[in-house]
Amino acid sequence: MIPPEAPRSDAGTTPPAVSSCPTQSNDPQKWTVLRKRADFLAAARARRQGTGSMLVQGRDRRDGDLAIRVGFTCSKKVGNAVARNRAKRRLRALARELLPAQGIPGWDYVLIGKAEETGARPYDALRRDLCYALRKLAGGA
RNA sequence: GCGGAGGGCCGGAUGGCCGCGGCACCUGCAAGGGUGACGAGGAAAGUCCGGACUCCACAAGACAACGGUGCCGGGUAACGCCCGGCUGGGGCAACCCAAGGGAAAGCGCCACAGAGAAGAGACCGCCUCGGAGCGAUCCGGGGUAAGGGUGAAACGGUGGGGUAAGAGCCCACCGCGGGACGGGCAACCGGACCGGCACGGCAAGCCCCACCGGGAGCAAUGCCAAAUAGGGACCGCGCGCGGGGGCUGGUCCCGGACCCAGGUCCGGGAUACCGCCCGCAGGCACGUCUUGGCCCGGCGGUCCGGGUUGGCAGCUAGAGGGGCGUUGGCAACAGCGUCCCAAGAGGAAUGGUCAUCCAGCCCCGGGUUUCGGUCCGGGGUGGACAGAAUCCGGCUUACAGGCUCUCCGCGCUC
Repeated sequence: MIPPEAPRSDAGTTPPAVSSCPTQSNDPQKWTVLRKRADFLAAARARRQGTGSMLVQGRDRRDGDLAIRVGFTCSKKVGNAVARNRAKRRLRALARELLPAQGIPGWDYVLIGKAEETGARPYDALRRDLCYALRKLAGGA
């Protein structure tokens, strides 16, 4: 639940992230996982942004709660259970890394995996994709 | 060394950085925080069998129907599984394969080809008699089923005798049928002797026989909370009398708008009835001289409609698994002793990422060579099938590559 603390990204073995994609966050608000079907349906009716490796849906809840919530979905198009689980786990890792800093407080996000790409694309590229999608969603709001 | 048969096992490793899940302990009023060990597979898969466990149904058992199983014996909680054996078939062999009960209970079917396909049959033939013709040969009657031909299958096979030609017509052996007796728990095996041959195949077409099976499933099932909502309609019992009033109620009437329906809403009007107000009567407890206070309408049943989501339990220690020893058994397996191991998620944890290495594969250079390889150096690529979902026992299917044991055949060497 704690975001990666220091700007450690340029030190050690982790390759530097893209410059427009900061991973640290100054105001650590909590983020939780979506579990209710209704939340998923609500997000699906809201704004969306596709990228090469994923589809991102975002919704301003307008309920006064500043928590960021996020859900993950991979349909059978992504592959068998092993492939779907792997895609979800990569999305989850991405969300943990980027959402606290890049997401808008009070919003719900749903990350949807794509066949082939989500499981196979290099992690850096995934990171860029999510940043791009979040920027577009925020810009349109 | 080459080729083959049957098992067993593994199915990437190590280390940074960042995470997740329930559990235990510590800490905190709490929210939370900290520490610790643990946390996917041989198939977790397909959901094909067998159970455990729940709920429903029935309660003696059974019949019928439907479904399943099907050589014999054993193992097991049980099985369609496993082990051992038998029979038939394949292979030089190790070994493999088989829905492998009943075809003299009955029905049905046996395509094509063929003359004939179940008490069948004569196409080409073979033999004989009669007739015609100089003759080759032809025509007609009869006998026959050895040979040819068809077929998955042609009513025994081979040899000999026999005959006009033939034929179990006769004989020997084989096959087939019956079978005293012997062996085996049994499937089955052996078989003296008898029979001159009768009884084709398909039961994975129906069927018969024996045995087994009540149905549905963890989205089972139980509890809690929230919401519809303190919803609507109808029935029964009960509802004391008189008066007043038309008020934000009910009811009724008129007009309008809406609802899946029950019905709802808005405007206007009416006031017999109900609520309301007043008086009297009645009841209750207190109080008690009068008087004052409170209650005065609900209770029971049937039906309709709406809602149909959260949370907790079930939920992981049980016919548990594994190692070693031991006893019984050919074995499957069972008993005993001892030690070790044992995930519990719930939009679903068990990971994300980076580096180094190891198999494997490919390429380049060099050495060697019996031209199949092999050794050294360098580079690239790179990890099969697949994710617990109530839990066990099986089966089936998928699977890169690798390790290992036993056995068989051939070749070589001593």
